[in-house]
Amino acid sequence: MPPSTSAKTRSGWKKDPQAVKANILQVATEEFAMSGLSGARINVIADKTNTSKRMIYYYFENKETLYLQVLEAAYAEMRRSEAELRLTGLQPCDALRRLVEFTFDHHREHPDFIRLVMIENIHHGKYLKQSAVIRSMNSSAISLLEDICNRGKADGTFRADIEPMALHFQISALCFYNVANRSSFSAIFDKSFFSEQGQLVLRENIVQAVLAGVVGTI
Amino acid sequence: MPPSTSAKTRSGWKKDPQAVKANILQVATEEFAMSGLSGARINVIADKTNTSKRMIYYYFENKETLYLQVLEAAYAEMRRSEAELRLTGLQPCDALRRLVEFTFDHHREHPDFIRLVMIENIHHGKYLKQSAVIRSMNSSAISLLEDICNRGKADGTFRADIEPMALHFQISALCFYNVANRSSFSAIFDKSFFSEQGQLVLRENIVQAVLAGVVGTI
DNA sequence: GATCATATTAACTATTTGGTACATATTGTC
DNA sequence: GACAATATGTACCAAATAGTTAATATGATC
Repeated sequence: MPPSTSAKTRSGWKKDPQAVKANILQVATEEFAMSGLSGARINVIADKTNTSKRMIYYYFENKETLYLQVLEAAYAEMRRSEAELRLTGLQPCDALRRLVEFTFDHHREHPDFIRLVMIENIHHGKYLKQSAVIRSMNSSAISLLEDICNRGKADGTFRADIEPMALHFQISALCFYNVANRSSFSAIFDKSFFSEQGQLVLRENIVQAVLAGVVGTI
Repeated sequence: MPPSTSAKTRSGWKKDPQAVKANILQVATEEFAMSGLSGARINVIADKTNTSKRMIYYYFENKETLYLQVLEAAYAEMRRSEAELRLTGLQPCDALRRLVEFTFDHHREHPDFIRLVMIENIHHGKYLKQSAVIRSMNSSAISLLEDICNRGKADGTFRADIEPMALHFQISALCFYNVANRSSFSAIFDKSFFSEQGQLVLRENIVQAVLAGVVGTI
């Protein structure tokens, strides 16, 4: 009989493997988000963990596997947040507003996730495509939007030709860009968007832009 | 008297230094856009040029300097395109539509530029900030938008509270995201946006979204 | 054609970096 | 306590990589 691998607490162990793995993943997330796949250094990651380089290779086959698992963990975490949204009780416009505000805030609060997505795009989505885990997490944002759109069209507040996917594109683009392109935008154009006050205004601007698009009578 | 460094044709030279430099820059642009600063390999760049690695270091001090000059050349090229836009003869709405369409098309046609900007943002704009050349090129897109907004407000077609910079943010975000996040978006959500037909529809959607925002009566 | 600055080649190096070999410790199970 | 499986620390290596050294070719200028 193989040793029980049940998730029962392995109390008594000098170090909990789960914790060691989690610690490595967390440090690696920061490093990969900071420097990219080729820019991140395994030695640097090792130094910042509570363990050694040896353990990174013990739990994660190699640098690419570690990166992939970092990516998967980041997507999983994001999905967890999304799942907490409860919009069904709200009127379509209010629900849409709340979804936009949530997306805006969430992206802002998770720059590491945004950076990992940027890095993945630099790699043409090579690892994203590779990951069955991530592909299986078809973002729930879409189903939320589908529900909002259906209700909005049904009660006449939304135009009949609104497509949930196009709406998602617009919301995602505006909220993503706010985090992803902050450095270049503030270097070339205007830093004022990114002050606390500026972000509040920008957030409301984005909400208004999205709402104006769905209720428009054109 | 120092030797004439005038730009007169140096015909007769075995190889035109200008051409060698330009060749290196072009190859380096592709490589850096493809793999990022740390991902790009000087040896690979050298192999793809008509010259040798030694010449890269002869004309460009080191990898970072080469990257910086690639970045500067890319921005210069983009500005050149922008400068060709002639919008003053158009009505505000038409001018805005054309600016959005131009931005959408330009970004689509210059994925290498988009990727360099992404990479720069991964580096927190370190090299952008460093470059006096780029900082001095305050994108003309802003002055174009200022003019359009002024005229739109004057003739009453635009809302009075429209800010050119916020408008630029919106346009840039939507058009940038279309190129930058193509891989991740199509991997997770929908590939149909990126077919030829899908891009036409998306472009018009973006135009409509922007226009709806400026004429809105909210 | 002597001289000098520019342009170019090929081979070399110091260092970094991902990855590993080997020895050892810890713990559950019998 | 013996044994096996899991977990960990130390020292090491081969390959890759940015950058260099030293020698040489080329053309402009006088």
